[in-house]
Amino acid sequence: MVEQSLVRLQDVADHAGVSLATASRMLSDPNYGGRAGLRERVMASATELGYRPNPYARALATATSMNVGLVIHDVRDAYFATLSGGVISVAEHDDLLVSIVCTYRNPGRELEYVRRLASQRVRAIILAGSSVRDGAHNAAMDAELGSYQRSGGSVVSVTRGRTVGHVVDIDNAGGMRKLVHSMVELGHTSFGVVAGPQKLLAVRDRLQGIKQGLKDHGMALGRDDVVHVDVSREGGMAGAQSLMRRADPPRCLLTVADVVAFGALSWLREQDIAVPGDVSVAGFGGIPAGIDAVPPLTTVDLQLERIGESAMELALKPASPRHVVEVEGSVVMRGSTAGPR
Amino acid sequence: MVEQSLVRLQDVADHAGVSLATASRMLSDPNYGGRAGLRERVMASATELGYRPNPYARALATATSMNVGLVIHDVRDAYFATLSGGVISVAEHDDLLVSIVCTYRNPGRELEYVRRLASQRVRAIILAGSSVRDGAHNAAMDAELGSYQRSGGSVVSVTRGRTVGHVVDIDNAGGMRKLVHSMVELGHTSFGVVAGPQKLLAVRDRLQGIKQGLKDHGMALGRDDVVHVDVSREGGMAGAQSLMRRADPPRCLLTVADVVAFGALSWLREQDIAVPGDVSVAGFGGIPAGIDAVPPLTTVDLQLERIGESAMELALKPASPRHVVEVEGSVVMRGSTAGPR
DNA sequence: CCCCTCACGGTAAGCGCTTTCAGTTCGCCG
DNA sequence: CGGCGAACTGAAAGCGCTTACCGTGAGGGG
Repeated sequence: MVEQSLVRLQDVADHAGVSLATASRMLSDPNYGGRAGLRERVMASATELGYRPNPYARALATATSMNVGLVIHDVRDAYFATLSGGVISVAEHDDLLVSIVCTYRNPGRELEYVRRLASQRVRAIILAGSSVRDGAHNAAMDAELGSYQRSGGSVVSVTRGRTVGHVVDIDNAGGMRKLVHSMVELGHTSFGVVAGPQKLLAVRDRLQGIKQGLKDHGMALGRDDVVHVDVSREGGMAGAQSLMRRADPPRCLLTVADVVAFGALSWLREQDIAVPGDVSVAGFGGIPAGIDAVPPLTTVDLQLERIGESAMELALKPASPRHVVEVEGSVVMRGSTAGPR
Repeated sequence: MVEQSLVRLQDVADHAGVSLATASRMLSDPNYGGRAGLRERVMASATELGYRPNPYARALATATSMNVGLVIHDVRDAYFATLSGGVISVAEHDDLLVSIVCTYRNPGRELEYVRRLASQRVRAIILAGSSVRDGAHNAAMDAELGSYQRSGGSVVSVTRGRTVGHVVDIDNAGGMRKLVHSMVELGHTSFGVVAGPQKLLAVRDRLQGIKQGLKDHGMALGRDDVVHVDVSREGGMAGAQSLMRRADPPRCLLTVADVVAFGALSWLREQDIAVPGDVSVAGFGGIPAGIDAVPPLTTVDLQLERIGESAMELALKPASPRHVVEVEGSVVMRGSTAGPR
């Protein structure tokens, strides 16, 4: 990028007849006094010349930037898009720019991106993708985040189990547990679970919540009642198929994410299996599109956008003390679930 | 951000026993020769010390940054999320970071953001939200973009009518025209159009395409056959309602965007109006979720992700000559449309 | 065998801004 | 009316990196 004769602060200073130092102070320190009218004069010059401070020079001089990095699995996924919306909306309020990177659930890539964002000296890094159960990877990640934080960066994770930075802790287990209670209340006794990759912590927690919920009612999942698929529409289709093709298919399908539920609904529709007539289906997350599914999707609403906002708010706080924001999901009963029979 | 004793290039140079300049060259200019083994030694030192170049210093020195700005209406909207996915995927390939800002269709905000991105000295600005028909605003925007480009920035607009920068020109009119042809082929003769804000150029073009398509078959839209609503689910509901509540409701509803079609479908479902039995509904854009609608949404597929990729690719090209990538939509017939009766 | 050429590597000058430090200028008290 | 501070302003030193611009040593041609 050929930086072509842009107005520099020096030009403003010259134009206003003050020194570079004074111009700088007038422009960026509102508490600075200054001779009567001087501030106005400098401001006027700046406006007249169309001065725009060079953020890189400023970042270099102050060792502070106005960028924050947001690491998600995939923008195209409504779950993350919605969350990102929240992050962006509070960031913009503070004139911060949000750089989004997508890992597509590849831990190596995630680490690589955190490194890159750290080298970029962004002011904060928000990890919104759930972490994985991989000791080595987590250790590396924590080390990276730790050194980033020590160098002044702010870290926020929307996942539990991180040893560094603030945390937005989604009660995945609790949400699922409540959902199961609701399903049991409807009269369900046979469940099938379309879960995601076992390595994902969030998946594990949600699964755990389901088990706990069932246990609360003296029930339990059989060995074949859980299938692990990709967290995607395709995964949902495959999962539904494998569960429903059994000799004794479940009457209630619990999925680990709304998008997976969409896939399940799609497959069921294809097969002319009635929802919720033949089988109930529930999702998790509460993406806006759930209401448009047919039938509308019962889910655990996490208030994704609010989560994004919280994360960004935490990112603005000093690293110490560490904050943990607990987020509970609330069961939203819609048309995709009903009592069996 | 307290920049705390991070390793600087100078440290690497010292450690490797070379000068700052040499270290810099070895690290960032692969074509530079260098005594045998010297490069390796510098690299090794860098690795050992955990050196990370400071991007702000680099940006300051080279007047180039590794950030690009993406201006969209709303990340939460699948249309833009999908497009963003494309932009991000090619950007990452070049180690570029994408900062996303949302205008929520507010032109003033759009201008404000472009200004901000320009001041941030991002390497490129991609305007993905359609532009508006507002002379003053467009003049201001073009001026801003022009000066940004003159100062070395790259500009790409995913909309026609911009006088500066590269363009990804979506053939909105043509796409709609083809869609109308398909509908006519199905036997439709009475249409209702749920359009967006008249000020949006894309809306206008799509509307134009509809008119042209009808004209091709000797038909035309009546005064009341078009309603203008927000480009949103709610807008779609309101639009469908106002069109279908007429004495002689249309048998085919054309909407200006998929999300609007979703709203329409939702309202129709609520009213127990059968789709496509009583009325056909079509969208525009081709967001992935269309396939999950019930019935699946007939639409004009724009290949949103590909558009994002193209935009980012153009952003990498020199400003001159100006490139224009033409994008045609293709009609995808799905369950939401059928012949009348 | 010497000089010229050239590839290397070092020195130093910025990139545009912030901020310390020191020099001024007033205002005000004694 | 002189002197002491407070309040400003300006000069200058970086922030970390790139990149002319040179001096230097080695290699090759005359």
